[in-house]
Amino acid sequence: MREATDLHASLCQAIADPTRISILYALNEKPCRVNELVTQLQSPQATISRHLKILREQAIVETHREGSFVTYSLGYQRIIQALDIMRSIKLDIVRKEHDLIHE
Amino acid sequence: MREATDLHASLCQAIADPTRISILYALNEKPCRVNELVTQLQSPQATISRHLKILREQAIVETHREGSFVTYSLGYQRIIQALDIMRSIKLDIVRKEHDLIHE
DNA sequence: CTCGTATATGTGAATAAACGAATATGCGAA
DNA sequence: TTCGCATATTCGTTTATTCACATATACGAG
Repeated sequence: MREATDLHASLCQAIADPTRISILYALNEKPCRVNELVTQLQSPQATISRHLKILREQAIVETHREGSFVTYSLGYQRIIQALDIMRSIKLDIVRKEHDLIHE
Repeated sequence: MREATDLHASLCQAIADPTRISILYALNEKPCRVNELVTQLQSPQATISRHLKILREQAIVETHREGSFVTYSLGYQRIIQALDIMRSIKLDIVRKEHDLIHE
């Protein structure tokens, strides 16, 4: 099952970046144009576009063109569930470390 | 929230590798010694140890020493839930691509 | 202590990811 | 067509990641 696991990992890899995580959470609030993401995340437009491309290639996000605007939206809402689980785990870990230090 | 997102991403990064995904699923079946993982995943011992170190640093796995043996186990079972969600998403994506080609 | 097994790590090479800056494309308006 | 805005891509560089190989450490047996 090496092959399936590689595919699995490629999806995980695609969400393993702080900018892309922020994009996904923003899109979870509502579909956004590239511009909105740029101002919301305060990153250069080229950076946002590059990260969007990676998400597009993994088919995690969908695009919809209207004139010169491109609106991005989540292709699979449950990617947010996965991210939320990870975030809660990380929170537990950080809390545990904190408790150990202040015990 | 840049900082929190970075932590979030570091956890995602830790599971974004095929070998580490295989290790996590193996540990989900039962706690394993390094040796068992080596034979089960058919990777060099140094490789396995390296990946275990990454998982350890992120506190995703726990270790228990008995003599010269070290048994690894999952620190947070719900990491598997997150992985399962991603796997199901990837499956959907692959199926959709397949359907498009053979339509 | 010495030996053998189990596990961990250092090092260097190969590969991949990320970024900034510049440039290119796509599209509507005039 | 030309201009200007929205978005995408290329290039060169820097930084991370991964691996194989060798070596190091930790521990129990004897």
